[in-house]
Amino acid sequence: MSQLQPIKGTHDLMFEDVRRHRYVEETAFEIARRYGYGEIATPVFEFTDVFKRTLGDTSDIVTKEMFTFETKGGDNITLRPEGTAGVARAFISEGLAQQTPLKFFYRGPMFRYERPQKGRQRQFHQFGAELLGVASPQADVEVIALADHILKTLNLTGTTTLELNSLGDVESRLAYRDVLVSYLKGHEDKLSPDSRERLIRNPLRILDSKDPGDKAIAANAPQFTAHLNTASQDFFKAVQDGLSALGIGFKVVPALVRGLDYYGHTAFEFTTEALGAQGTVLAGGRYDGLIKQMGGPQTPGIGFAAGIERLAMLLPEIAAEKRPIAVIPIGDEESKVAQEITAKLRHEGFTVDMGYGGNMGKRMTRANKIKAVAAVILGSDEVREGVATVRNLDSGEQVKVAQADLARHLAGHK
RNA sequence: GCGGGUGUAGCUCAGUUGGUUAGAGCAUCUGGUUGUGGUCCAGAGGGUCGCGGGUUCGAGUCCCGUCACUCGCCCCA
Repeated sequence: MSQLQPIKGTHDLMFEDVRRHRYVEETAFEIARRYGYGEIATPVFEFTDVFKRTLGDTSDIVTKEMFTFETKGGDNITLRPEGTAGVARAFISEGLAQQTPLKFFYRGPMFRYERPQKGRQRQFHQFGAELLGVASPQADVEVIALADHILKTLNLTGTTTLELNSLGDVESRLAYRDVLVSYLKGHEDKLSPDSRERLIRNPLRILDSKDPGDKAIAANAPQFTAHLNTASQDFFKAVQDGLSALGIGFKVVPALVRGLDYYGHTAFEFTTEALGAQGTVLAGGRYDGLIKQMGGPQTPGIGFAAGIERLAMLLPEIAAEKRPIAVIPIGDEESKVAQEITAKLRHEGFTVDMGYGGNMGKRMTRANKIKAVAAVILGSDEVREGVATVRNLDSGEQVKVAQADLARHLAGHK
């Protein structure tokens, strides 16, 4: 076992892992484009303040999970723990308020200083979408439809469930919070220590506690949906009706809440049973207060983020990589011809690998290892005659083909 | 930050109640003569048993510590 190890919670991705990773990203981006989303790539680090202001001083992410450090110039910066804050900051920095509605798609690494476990790394990857400047519930429906569409395309709708809830507008949320806290205070002695702490910092979180005792108390708690004001109720209903009209199935889960402070109204999550404790695969919601809270003009927004590693783990199977053609020269003089032929075939669109040395047996072994469909063999005889021996590596059949006809002959393997 | 599990060859693992030179499969390399792989056969290389200490005549095996990985709690995607 080597002494050199990657930093805790980080991984070297290669071969199949990277392919699955990319497949998730590309698929998501491809669908997002159809919905009119354009990619935005914000920096992986920001001033620490950007996250503190958006995520709230009391959230766990800010209080204990950020990679924060000081630069040589004395700036306090943080590796982004999530993507929305950066997009919101860019929206303000670039003065984009005049151009709404705006649809952004992003992808890339995120960093959280947590204890790693299944489906949870310190450097992980997300893709996400943000729709800025639309207050109507139509936006919520479209964003959820996009998420659903992506998961459908990834063939994951069978393994995931859409959970939906409304956190209401600010008025409803504050009112409900009071009702909930006074109910929970009545049971404070029976709450878990964690939840007693949450009672002060984030009482809504107690609703989705995993502690059995908490669950029993939460089950009888006053329901959020019953405390929404009329406007919030109408909004929630419009979202539900819109989803139903599109044939998107969902489950209303009153206990579904958010850890981040800027969410209101619609909250949604696609969850799975297949990943152990880290069941959330894609989550999002509406954040109408965020831009203003950061110092920009009042701008409604809604978006989601998805964990690429988690999705990649769920992925059933992806199409095999394209099989290359192996060009195998025998001898120095032949190598020159082989190099030309290789270059030509590549420019014609073929995937071609040429051995780097060794005798013919070695090169054949390599051709086999890289799963080549065919070997193009160039010995002295072939070069003299201006032909190549093409061996089908599955059947073992060999034919001589004029070098000028190679592209046509191999066309099926493009 | 808290709890459980696991660390033996490049990979996946075996290693009996502590007992000589620590094993297997896969992978790698060589050979089975010339310009033919994948199959088959023969052989080879590769391990300070995570690290440090302790118990013992003797430790991969028992004890303590430490580090790493892993699963769960917390939190989240």
